[in-house]
Amino acid sequence: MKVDKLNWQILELLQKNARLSNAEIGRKVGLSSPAVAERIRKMEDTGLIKGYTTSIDYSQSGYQLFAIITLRAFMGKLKPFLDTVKQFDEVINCYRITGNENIIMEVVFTDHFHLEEFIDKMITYGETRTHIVLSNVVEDRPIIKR
Amino acid sequence: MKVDKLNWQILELLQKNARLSNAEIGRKVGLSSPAVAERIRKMEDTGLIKGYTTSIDYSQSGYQLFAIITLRAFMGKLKPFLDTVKQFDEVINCYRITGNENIIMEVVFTDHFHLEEFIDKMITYGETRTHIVLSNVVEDRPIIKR
DNA sequence: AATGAAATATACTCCCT
DNA sequence: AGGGAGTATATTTCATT
Repeated sequence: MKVDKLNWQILELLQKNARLSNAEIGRKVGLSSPAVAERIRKMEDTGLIKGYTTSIDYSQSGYQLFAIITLRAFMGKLKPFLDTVKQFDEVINCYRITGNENIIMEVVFTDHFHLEEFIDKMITYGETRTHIVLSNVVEDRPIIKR
Repeated sequence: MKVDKLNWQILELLQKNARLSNAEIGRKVGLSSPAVAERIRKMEDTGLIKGYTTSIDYSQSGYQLFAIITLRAFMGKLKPFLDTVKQFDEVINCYRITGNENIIMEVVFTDHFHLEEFIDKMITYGETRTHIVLSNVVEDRPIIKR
């Protein structure tokens, strides 16, 4: 599956603003809107485009704390963790990783009581390390052609 | 700035699919499309909605490696790093964090040569730790009301 | 794989409540 | 803050190249 130049242009525009109309995209890349629609549909079908999301300001939505939490699972506890992590609403992203820790998560909290509560829940699964996010230096940078 | 129930419904829909039309959102939450448009406009204006992005399958777009890299900056090297990190196309997200490390980054690479090249560039700024992402257990979970 | 045209659907603006 | 009407624009489908 290779991505041609036009699709890269479309992807770049969509990454910067997913709510652009097909017609507007077409104007910028030099295609008619049905052509844009067709190309986007195909990229959705192959899974190259996974979805369209909206980024929300955590603090304005009542989540004052944003943290990166690593987990080093206890013997036999990784599987149970993986099976239940989807149920924790606070976890925005969760990756399995190589290295000393097995898991890294991006998690939102209303306050430090909420954070404490979450860490307590993690104790059954393994050893955690919590990093409070102070600021977002680079945020959702669009992927470009390489 | 408080978010009422209708706006939470709209936000939830938009987080799941940013390309939903206002009319479609209106049907689901019981509002007319101008009312939806107006509410969305206000949430954009206050910054609660930060933007609309498209998630792309990294491997299909030619980036076979996805890594989480932490940086523990050398004395006096954090500032120079923060000033230049925006120029590295590979860095999708970069956070300043508390703890032993100062920085945590999500980075995409075409292959392990590309990764090596990046780590070499980081050496001037500090000590890095690289975690290859094996899988994405939870991905871009929508924020919900708490 | 893209265009142009026709039909349908949506968005936008304005006024009214 | 939301509804409704009218206009402009967008999307979708299809025939054509």
